[in-house]
Amino acid sequence: MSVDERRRVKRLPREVRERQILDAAVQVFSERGYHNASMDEISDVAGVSKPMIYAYLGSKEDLFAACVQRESANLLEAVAGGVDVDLAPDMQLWDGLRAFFDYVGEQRAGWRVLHRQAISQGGPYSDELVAMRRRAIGLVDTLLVRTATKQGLDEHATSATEALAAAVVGAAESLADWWLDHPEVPSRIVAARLMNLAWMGFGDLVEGNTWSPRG
Amino acid sequence: MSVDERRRVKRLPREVRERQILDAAVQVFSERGYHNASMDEISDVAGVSKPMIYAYLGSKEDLFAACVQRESANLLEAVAGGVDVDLAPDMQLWDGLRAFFDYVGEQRAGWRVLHRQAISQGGPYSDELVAMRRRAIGLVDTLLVRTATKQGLDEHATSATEALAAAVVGAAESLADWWLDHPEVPSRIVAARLMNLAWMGFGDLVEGNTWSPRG
Amino acid sequence: MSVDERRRVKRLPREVRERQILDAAVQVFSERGYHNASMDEISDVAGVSKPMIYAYLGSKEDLFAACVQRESANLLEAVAGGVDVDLAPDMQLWDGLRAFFDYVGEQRAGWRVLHRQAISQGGPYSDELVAMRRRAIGLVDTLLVRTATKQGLDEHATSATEALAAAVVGAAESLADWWLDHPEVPSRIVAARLMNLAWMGFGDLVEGNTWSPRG
Amino acid sequence: MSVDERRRVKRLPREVRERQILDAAVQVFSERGYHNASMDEISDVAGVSKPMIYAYLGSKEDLFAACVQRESANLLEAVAGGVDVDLAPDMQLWDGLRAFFDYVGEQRAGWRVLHRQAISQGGPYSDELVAMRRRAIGLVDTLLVRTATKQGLDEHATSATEALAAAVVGAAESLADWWLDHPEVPSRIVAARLMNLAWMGFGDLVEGNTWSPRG
DNA sequence: TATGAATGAGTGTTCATTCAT
DNA sequence: GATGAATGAACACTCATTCAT
Repeated sequence: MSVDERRRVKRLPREVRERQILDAAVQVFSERGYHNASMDEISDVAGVSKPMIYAYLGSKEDLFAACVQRESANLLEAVAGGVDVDLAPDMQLWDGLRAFFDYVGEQRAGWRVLHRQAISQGGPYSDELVAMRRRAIGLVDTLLVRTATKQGLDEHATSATEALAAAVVGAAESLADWWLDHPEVPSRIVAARLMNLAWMGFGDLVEGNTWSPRG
Repeated sequence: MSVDERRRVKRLPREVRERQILDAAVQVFSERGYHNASMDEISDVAGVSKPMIYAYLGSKEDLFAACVQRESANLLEAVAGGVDVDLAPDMQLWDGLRAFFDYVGEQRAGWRVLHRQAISQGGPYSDELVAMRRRAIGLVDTLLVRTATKQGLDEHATSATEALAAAVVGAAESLADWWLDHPEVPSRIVAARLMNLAWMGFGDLVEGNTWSPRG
Repeated sequence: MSVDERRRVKRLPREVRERQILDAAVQVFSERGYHNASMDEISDVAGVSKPMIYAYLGSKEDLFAACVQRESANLLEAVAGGVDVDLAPDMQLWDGLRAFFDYVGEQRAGWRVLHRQAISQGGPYSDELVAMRRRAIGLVDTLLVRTATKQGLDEHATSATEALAAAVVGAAESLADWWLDHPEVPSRIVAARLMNLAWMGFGDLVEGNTWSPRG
Repeated sequence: MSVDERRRVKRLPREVRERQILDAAVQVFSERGYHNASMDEISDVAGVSKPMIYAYLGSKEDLFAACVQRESANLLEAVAGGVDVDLAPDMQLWDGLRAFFDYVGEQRAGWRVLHRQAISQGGPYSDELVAMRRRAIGLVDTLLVRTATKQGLDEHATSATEALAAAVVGAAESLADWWLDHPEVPSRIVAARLMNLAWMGFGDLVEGNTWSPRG
């Protein structure tokens, strides 16, 4: 039975078709961007007619939201699965970063959808993503706070953790983007570089070795 | 005032018209995003008919590129104007960061165009932005390299500077975004937080105080 | 109850299925109009899958025609059943009108399908309706002609009977519509009003008491 | 300058284009019905591109509403212009009917849009039409009431005038439809038939010559 | 018998872009 | 220099209809 025949004949269960469609959508959204992606192209790539997309996943907006949701869930799962919460905070951050960069390296299309497309869309699509980003920042923040607290809380440092967490997350995203153009660098090296910057910088902060304009 | 007079008054020099148009375009692009911005709305906001836009600034893509170009030039100018190249590298970075955050705080629309819209557009529009981002990363890289070199070049550190510079730029962007939601924090505090993270972390790196999984 | 049993229960005889489908179709057509009614909604309301509708009643057009046919047959039956052909023409008209308004009062959905939807469809769907309307006009015409003939045929009057019959039928339809907005008026009063207008006016005509511009 | 050239070259003022578009829309709506009429066909018939329709008249719904509005205004104007309010009620009704049938005879497309299409559309399109129909019924009602009052008010008769007015209007509409299939009958004859039915029947009513089941 | 799965064909609508004036 | 008038081309979305099971 040829591929053609299979396509023409098989009535696949809904679940399978939905996956096909989402795969195609992630690919096309990542390549063309949300607005330049056409439902026609997505349906072509998915090997499915347009009405199926609307029947199963709803409007273009719904479809995009479903992509973001799936990919962000995958990313979170990958990161969470790579972290052992019983370890020390620095090891958790390290494992998390490694898992993050591994995911980005393997799922470039998914990452692009999350990072580049979802951010730039106003409106409700990006809620999912904004939420995920907040969760990521929150996680990093927790690690930083726990560390700062253990080491004798310095007021300046802890009040700043959320901002620093945002900075670290942004740094990670930016590094991931940079890495897309430098694929020859191994994932663990990229992770290590960020880890050094973030953790050592934060460590100095905790220990009171701060930089100041007049220092 | 006769119709003729009014007409004569309306015949503004090209330069002025272009500024009107670019102002309107930056505003609309920043509010609606590239694709949801319509040439109609831009011409309305600019108080100029559509054919004028095409005559002066070319296609929508050209117009967007011109916006990015102008805004990125402004940003670079602001940053460059705030930095004294005769000072030490850390002071340069500090002044640059302060100038950057000041600019973002004052030119939110312009920043949105640069950060959110330009990134997400594939294709030729974003060349301007990519170039500017590269220049920013390059500047930071230069500072880092100069510092590392002075202090006795450590191979690991220097090979990493570009990546770190990317990370710092990303961190700055992310912090700027975070700051949009926390406007009560003064610009200089935001800059200081990033400065601490980046400079102290980098300093440790240069001095060989690196973090490692087993360390 | 096993799946098998449930399946057996669901296998209703064709006749029942057809009634279910027609009931649903009349309801949906009457609520949404022909074009805004979707086969999906009809199948939902009927509790039957779409392929069944096609198997039993054919295309949407066929289905609509079947609705019109059933409802017009019901209407005719109701009217015919209310009329005793051995009575005098005026009594026949009276009984017919009463039966007509009773039917409209009880079968609003069916009446809407007949009156509002079927009329506005060009093409073949409305053949059923046009035929029924012709039959209605024909019946009234017969009564008028019989009366006119008995009383000594007046040329003017008889040549006009068909037009008058059309007018009476239209008046009845319009009154029925008006009645939908005045449900407090009893059916027999509505019928009586029309009867007066039609019969007395016709009677005058037969007797030569005609209105004329200069009279 | 050929028609082709004129079409390609002339930039007609908005007013003219709007009339062209409305003319085409009335024609197409009347031929195909609201739903089967496509904006493509309307734009073809109008000799104008689709975007112009949207720019000048708005959505399909808006366009249809504009048609109904224009045609109903024309019809009212024609009828009002044919009636002299200083004449006796019967003369007014007579003149109004004549004007109505004249209009229908001359503007078949417009009449179809009003009568067949607008009625069958639910929703807001038909508001215009429903309002016009109400006005027509109101006008007839006024004539009947004035007559009944002058002749010594009979309670039964006056309470019924609104229903009778509805009946007369419906009869007129139905007769107009019937006439579409019998164009050989002159307009004034059709009007006279209805006038006889309505006025004589009503006159009997006023004078107490009513029909009753046992009479 | 009965249906979930699947689609071809068409619709309304928008938008960047360009003439003619 | 400046604009109202005009459109080609494309896109999201829907629906009647039919297979394969």
